Amino acid sequence: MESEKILNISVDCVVFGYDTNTKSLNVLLIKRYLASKTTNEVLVDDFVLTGYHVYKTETLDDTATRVLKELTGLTGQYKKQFKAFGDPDRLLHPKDIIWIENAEFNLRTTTIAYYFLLNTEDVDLETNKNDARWFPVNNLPELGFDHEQIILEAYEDLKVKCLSEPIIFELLPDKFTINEVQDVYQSILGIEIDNRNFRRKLINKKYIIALDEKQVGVSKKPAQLYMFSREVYDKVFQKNYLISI
Amino acid sequence: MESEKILNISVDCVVFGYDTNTKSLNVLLIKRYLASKTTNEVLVDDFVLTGYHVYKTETLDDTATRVLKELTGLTGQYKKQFKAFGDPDRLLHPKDIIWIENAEFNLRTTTIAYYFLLNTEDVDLETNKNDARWFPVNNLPELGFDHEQIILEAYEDLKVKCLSEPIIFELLPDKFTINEVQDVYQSILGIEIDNRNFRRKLINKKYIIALDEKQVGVSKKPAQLYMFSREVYDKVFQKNYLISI
DNA sequence: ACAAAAGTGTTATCAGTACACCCATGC
DNA sequence: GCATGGGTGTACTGATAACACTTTTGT
Repeated sequence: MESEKILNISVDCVVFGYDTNTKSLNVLLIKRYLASKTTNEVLVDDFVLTGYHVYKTETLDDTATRVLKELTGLTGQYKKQFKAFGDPDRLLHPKDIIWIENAEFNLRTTTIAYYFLLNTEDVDLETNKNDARWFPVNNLPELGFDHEQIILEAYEDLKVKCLSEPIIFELLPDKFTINEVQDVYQSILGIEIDNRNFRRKLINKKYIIALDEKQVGVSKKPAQLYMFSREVYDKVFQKNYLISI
Repeated sequence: MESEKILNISVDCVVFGYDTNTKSLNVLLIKRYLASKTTNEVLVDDFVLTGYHVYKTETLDDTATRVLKELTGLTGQYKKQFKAFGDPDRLLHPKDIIWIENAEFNLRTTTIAYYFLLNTEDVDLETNKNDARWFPVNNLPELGFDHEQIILEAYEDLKVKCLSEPIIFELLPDKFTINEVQDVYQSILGIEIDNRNFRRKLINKKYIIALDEKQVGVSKKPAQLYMFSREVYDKVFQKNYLISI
């Protein structure tokens, strides 16, 4: 039995997926297409974030988790509520109004935006019914509603947060190489990092654990694999109160 | 003419005020009191944050600004939307249900929480109609709804943010001494800071500008006054991409 | 003259930065 | 044997941290 929807509150999810091969930070988007039944004119043809109404009996976090699960089948991924968007005109572009005519939600809907972090390989888009596709965050297609703004603000939050919290590992497979970590930082932040300094820094962390394994199936020298230990991190981590203004 | 309210969406404001004299970070709270008309039994007697419904024609930021203005008369203070709270049971404690019976809002209301930063001297509580009072954030009274949680999460956000953004000055008068800045940091973070190191660090910042003024009316050596220049800060500031995980 | 807080310098340590070449592997 | 990316060491520089006494003012 389905709980009742709250018609003016939704959750939208910015699903960030890092592609280890192309070294690209991507966003998962859904196709939005509508043509006139009479003239065949294309009325709406763009992409949107995945989202849904909040049900009356669930928390906002529950909604986000549910939306991600329906889209990707995944649960337990890193998730962060980062901002609410509630401008009165956020859904009032002409094509959005046309689109909403066919949907049962309010023109004045406030959305609570979340972002998720995962690796693109965790998601199987073939079996996906929603026509979802990955787009590089630096090369987004035309987007509906205010979703471009939502994505950009999520990206800003991610850039800041990845400097002070160990969330970078959420974007990689469980076993990764040091250079892969460096690549993720470089992609996200758009900077170049010195490999020797980065290696030293990372390998010295107690929560970056060298495994008894190397890469397999690569046509070059196979790299050492590491894992991130959340447990050790929580134990070792201590706040520093460095004021850097 | 008043715009229509959205009955299930509100904005709640955590108004942080720093008291330079007591060196205490305070929160502005409103008395909530209700006694039974028949038995005189006290039904509700606690404090809550100030908040209000979002009007259909305003943005969430507008609502927050309006709420602060009605409470304090102030505009243009530092404001930050930091989280949405929407648990289905967030207003369902027995005393909250009693309270809501007399108000026209939904039992399933989602609130967008903001915090404001100012100096307690900016606010005149005498002329205030709401029976508002300052409470130290480390010594809060009994609170209604989920407002204790909201305050604590705002405080956490503030603690993190004051380390990397120059928002500390929002809590002080326009002209301040170096030791006052140190006191604010110590109050907020609950730490001790070495005065000599702190002075040197702050005075070396180009956007901390020494004025041709000293304190007046103090019964001790009057201290040099400084101001913070947002303009210089914006010009001088450059992102650093220091990864500190 | 006394109380109270303002203001001041030096040294040691640590972390970050810059920089170029050899090595191991798969093909 | 060669192409590819993996992996390594050192010296410099700048920021932070630890630490105690003198100065200025008002009363």
